[in-house]
Amino acid sequence: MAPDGLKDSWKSVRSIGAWSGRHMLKKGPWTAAEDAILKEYVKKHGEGNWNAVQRNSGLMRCGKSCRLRWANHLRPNLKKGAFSSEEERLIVELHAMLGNKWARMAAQLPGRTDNEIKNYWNTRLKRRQRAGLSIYHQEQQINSNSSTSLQALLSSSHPINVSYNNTPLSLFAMLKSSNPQPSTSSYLSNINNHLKFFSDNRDLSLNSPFSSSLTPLPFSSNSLPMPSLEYNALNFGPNISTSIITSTQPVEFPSIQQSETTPSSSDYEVEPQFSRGDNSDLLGDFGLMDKLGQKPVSNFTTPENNYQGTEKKGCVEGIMNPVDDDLFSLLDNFPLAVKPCSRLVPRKWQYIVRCRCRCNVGTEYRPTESTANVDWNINGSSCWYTMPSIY
DNA sequence: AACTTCGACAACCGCACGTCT
DNA sequence: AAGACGTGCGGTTGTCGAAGT
Repeated sequence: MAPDGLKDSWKSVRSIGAWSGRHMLKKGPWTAAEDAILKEYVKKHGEGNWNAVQRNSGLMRCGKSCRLRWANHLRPNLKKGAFSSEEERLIVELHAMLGNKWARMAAQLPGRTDNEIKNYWNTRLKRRQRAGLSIYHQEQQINSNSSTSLQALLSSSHPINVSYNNTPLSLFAMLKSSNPQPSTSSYLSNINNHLKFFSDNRDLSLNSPFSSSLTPLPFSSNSLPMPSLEYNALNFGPNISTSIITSTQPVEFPSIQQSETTPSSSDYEVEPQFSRGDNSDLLGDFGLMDKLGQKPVSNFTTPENNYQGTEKKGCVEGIMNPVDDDLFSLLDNFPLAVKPCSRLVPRKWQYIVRCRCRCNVGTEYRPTESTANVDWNINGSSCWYTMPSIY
């Protein structure tokens, strides 16, 4: 135990900061005077070229330290203070989709820095792990006000930026719940006209995302994050539950643009590990998406007819109707999650999606009681987990 | 009162990547 | 082509006050 005098002297050393490096660059907490110098420097010379700060301003800080200080504390329009509940909710959802991509998450939270979000998440993670709570589930049910935001969406005459809390599927659910007409073309047209996803600066609306021949993914092409199913179940809320399944191993996607040929059964190795229930109520069942994400591959038969206890290659075809096609188109904009007990190895195609959706809004697709028990056990089940990103 | 734990925040470090020379 | 340099990102550690024991 150090005597008080010694402790105080160490404290004063800390307050001054440590020094390191050949040129005795200062480390540790920034002082107000240093901040003022850095602000003045950026005012004069603009951002960037951080290593020049020390040369030109006499500030004894390395470029990295200057950049960090500016980005996290000094730059204008920074939001300070605790995260709002809306921001917290968004962080949870973004993390479910992106993983530890703090900078990309920060891009969706104006005025917030990656460091802030990272700190928040790590603290939250620790707290919840200690409490034995799920990482992603929130205390309150989300999307409870979907209809309201949808109305705002549709009544707007200009494109609206929507964040990841409006996934294609949740939007679909919103659209259906507010306008339960059988035809989905109007929904899609509405989405195209009013919706603008923003991620990686991709404006999907420009490319008519749900009808173009190549649907852009809302992620950079070289890194496709995989969200957890926990997220899916949570985000889609009570109206639509879905599972999206792909390989248990990271899969190399040859190219999003590749393969316009018709697939054959040899293009896939599929080992179904689930039993198919009564699908009479299913808005969409499950199947393989084609390479372009336009439609499910339908030249396979049902597992009842096809598998017969063998590992016969093939794919399940569900009930396909116009809604399914639209739904799958929507799903094409949604990244994949993983069910480890299934083995699906796409060879040629962009990705494989199995999907089961149950829509209990409107009149046309109301589920029947007999199908209420059909459940793939996706709601927070421990058999689901998040896979690392695909590169 | 002393100590520990916790949480929020700040800062550092190593690495990767792109650009420039 | 290769190395230097600048920058950004994510992991990790440090700091400090509040709360708990």
